[in-house]
Amino acid sequence: MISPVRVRYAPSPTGLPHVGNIRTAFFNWLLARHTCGQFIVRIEDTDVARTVPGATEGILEGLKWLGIDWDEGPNNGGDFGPYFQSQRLDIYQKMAQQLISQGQAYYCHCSSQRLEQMRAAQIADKKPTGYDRHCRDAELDYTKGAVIRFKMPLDGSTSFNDSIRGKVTFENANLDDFVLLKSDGYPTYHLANIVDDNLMRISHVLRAEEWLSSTPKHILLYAAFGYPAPVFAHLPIILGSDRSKLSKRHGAVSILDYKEQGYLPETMINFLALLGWALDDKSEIFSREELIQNFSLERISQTSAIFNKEKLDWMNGVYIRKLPLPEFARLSLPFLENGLPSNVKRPLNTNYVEKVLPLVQERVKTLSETATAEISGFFFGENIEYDTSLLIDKKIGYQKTLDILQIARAKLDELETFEAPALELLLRNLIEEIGVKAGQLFGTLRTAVTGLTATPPLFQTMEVLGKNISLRRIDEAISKLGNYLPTEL
RNA sequence: GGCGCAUUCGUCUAGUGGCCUAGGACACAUCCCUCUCAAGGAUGAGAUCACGGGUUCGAAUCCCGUAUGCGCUACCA
Repeated sequence: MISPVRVRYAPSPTGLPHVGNIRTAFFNWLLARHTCGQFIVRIEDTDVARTVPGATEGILEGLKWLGIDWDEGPNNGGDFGPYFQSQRLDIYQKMAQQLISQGQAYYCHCSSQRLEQMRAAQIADKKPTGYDRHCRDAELDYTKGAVIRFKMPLDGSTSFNDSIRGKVTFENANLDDFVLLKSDGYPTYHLANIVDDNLMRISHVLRAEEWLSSTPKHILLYAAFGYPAPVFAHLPIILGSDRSKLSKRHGAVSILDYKEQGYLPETMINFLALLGWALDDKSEIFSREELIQNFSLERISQTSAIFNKEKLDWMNGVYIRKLPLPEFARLSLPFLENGLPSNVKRPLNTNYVEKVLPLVQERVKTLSETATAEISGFFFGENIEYDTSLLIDKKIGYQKTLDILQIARAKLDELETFEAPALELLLRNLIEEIGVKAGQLFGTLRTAVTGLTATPPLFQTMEVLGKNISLRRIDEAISKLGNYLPTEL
């Protein structure tokens, strides 16, 4: 076991809680829990224009849903909330000033038009883009609209040892004098991130691979401030099915979408953990505790992973089947309330729901599926609709189907205890008597009673439906058959 | 264009010089179970380990090159 780490999740509130982003949060959290360290959430709301209202709430909701809790933060009325960089602007401004007085940063008066022209010219000349250091040695004072830029070393190289990728080196000459403090007084990511990681004594920075290229800037900033640099680990990116970065056009991308679609949090953390991390050559299903116990930086992979929805569905099925019935019922109820057709009587009878659910539990991959017509519609709807021809077994034909349905109906009517074992005994005896195969009678009864050809086992289904509804539906089937004018007889 | 990272079945991956004629999982196929479906069980198909050179008695594993993919290249994060 390694010594306790202090890690953070630092999202910017610019949109939905993206699964890739949440995976980063989860890896940080796992490392903290594995080492008995601390996990901090810091909202990096330094881009005023891109901040979207409600985004922070969505991110926090996603974390809570997955059981990712944080260990500290400013007091927020009893509860501690995450840190917000927008509330710490004075700190960043002071630190940027410090760099200026140290001669490691400078005011830049270049207008955005000039920068655009410069960039356009560089692209036209097929030269590397980057700030041309126009203001670097001018020793300009602050004026309205100025930014503060970092004075990059002009030569030499910067290396660091990434925990996942090993030694990575960049030539300083390829790095430009990036902005530290924007003209609106807000810091850029680079400044705020380094200042806060140091102030919050972050020991390990686990972030997405897209940050790898800017890490030398951060290393140099740490050095300029005289801060010790943390350990860096750049996580592989999660891709969509076409190998591009996972985005909305690949389907659900927000962790909350998965919640709404009826995926379990246990599934999501297990699945996300396996996107870029593996314990060995056989383990697939991990509980939260097992993940905490076994997680390690060494076993994170270097290659980006494609988000495989089929495997997610399979895994969610595994977790749904593991659920104790009361728990499955509690979780399914809201999906049934929302998903069943509007003509189904509300509120649902929980007693009845608990009888239906055991029959659907091993057949669904998501909780929302429990409310679909194919899975449970016939248990809840008053009327079922189906094509009359589905009742007729091809082998025995129209007339005989009608006959056996009528015989079965009469026998079932006599049955006192309408329960699965009794139903099975009665119907199995019946097929002996009339000399048809099990599948023939049961198949016809199945469509009569459910309107479907694929359902949970017939006897249990009839027991749950009850004698009244079962017989009424068989009667309806008989009359449908009576009115049926087969095209070929 | 420049810089960086990566490259094992369709997908997620195991593999850190000999246990690899490359293992597991999802998906797929066949069979078993069986009243249908699902679940479960069994079996199978599927990867010349991106390609080309080295190093070595021996390489998926080490080195070099090429190709391809991805990322960064903003007063975004």
